[in-house]
Amino acid sequence: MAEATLSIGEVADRAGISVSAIRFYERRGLLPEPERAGGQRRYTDAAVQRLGVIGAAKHAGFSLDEIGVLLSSTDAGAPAHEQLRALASRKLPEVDALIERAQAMRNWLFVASECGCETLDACALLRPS
Amino acid sequence: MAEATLSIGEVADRAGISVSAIRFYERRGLLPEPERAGGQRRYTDAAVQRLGVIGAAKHAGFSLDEIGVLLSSTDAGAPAHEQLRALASRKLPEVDALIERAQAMRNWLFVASECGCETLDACALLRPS
DNA sequence: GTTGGCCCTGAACCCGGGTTTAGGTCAAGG
DNA sequence: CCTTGACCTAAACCCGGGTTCAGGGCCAAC
Repeated sequence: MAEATLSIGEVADRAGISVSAIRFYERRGLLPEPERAGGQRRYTDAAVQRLGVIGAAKHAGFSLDEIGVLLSSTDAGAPAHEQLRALASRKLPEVDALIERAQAMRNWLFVASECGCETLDACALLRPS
Repeated sequence: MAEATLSIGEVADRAGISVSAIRFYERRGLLPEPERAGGQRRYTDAAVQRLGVIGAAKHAGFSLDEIGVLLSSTDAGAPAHEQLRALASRKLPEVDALIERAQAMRNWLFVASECGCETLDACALLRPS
């Protein structure tokens, strides 16, 4: 892989993220401290790559702390899938609950549009189920 | 309806919410200011009722501000369903997107448990899609 | 008559996930 | 030479949704 040395701004552009977020992730330990040239951070493509991984994991609903755990085990050379499986089994019920609630809400929004109730307090739809 | 006058603590217990949250909702305008007896808030069952409504709406994914809009239109005697429909059509796409991402994540979590990859960075599952 | 329990207030604090700001360094270009 | 733009740092700030704290009141029971 090319040793392309990118500035933080270039990395930000490629990863579609803000410069401040990159520095923030670095402080959080999600991103290894890069080399510096004259005080300025110099990245390789691996950093862009990892930002993609972080983005995907975030998108998948992991918190930054959880992502940190995963990545640090990766960095330590530990097999990722062990951590991943542990995290997955912890997260699955949460996600299921989230989906259930979201779908309930979706239904509710549909029905609600049809509900001719005059006041919310009187609306049967909002009765605490 | 019974004029049961409840203390804030009793309301909190019945609504399954904390006392501080009730005062917080009141400051936010979600809960009308109740009468007072010797400086202390006195509620009727309607307050418990409304806290249930708020809880349901929160549960359904509305922010406190959105709930405030709905309730204030209710309080103003305006028909609730107009506001509701407007809010619903604004929220529906959001909810759909949420569900879609959540389901993607759910799949991902399943597959991830099976993925034998050694490092996260190398895990094909985490390639930014 | 003081102890205990619940209530009151405003203000400060917490978390997550960043962004913004103030003040400083450096290289390139007109 | 001096301005412009990208970078650096630490620290402050933002939002949402509350919780906690400090300091005080009021009433009933012992």
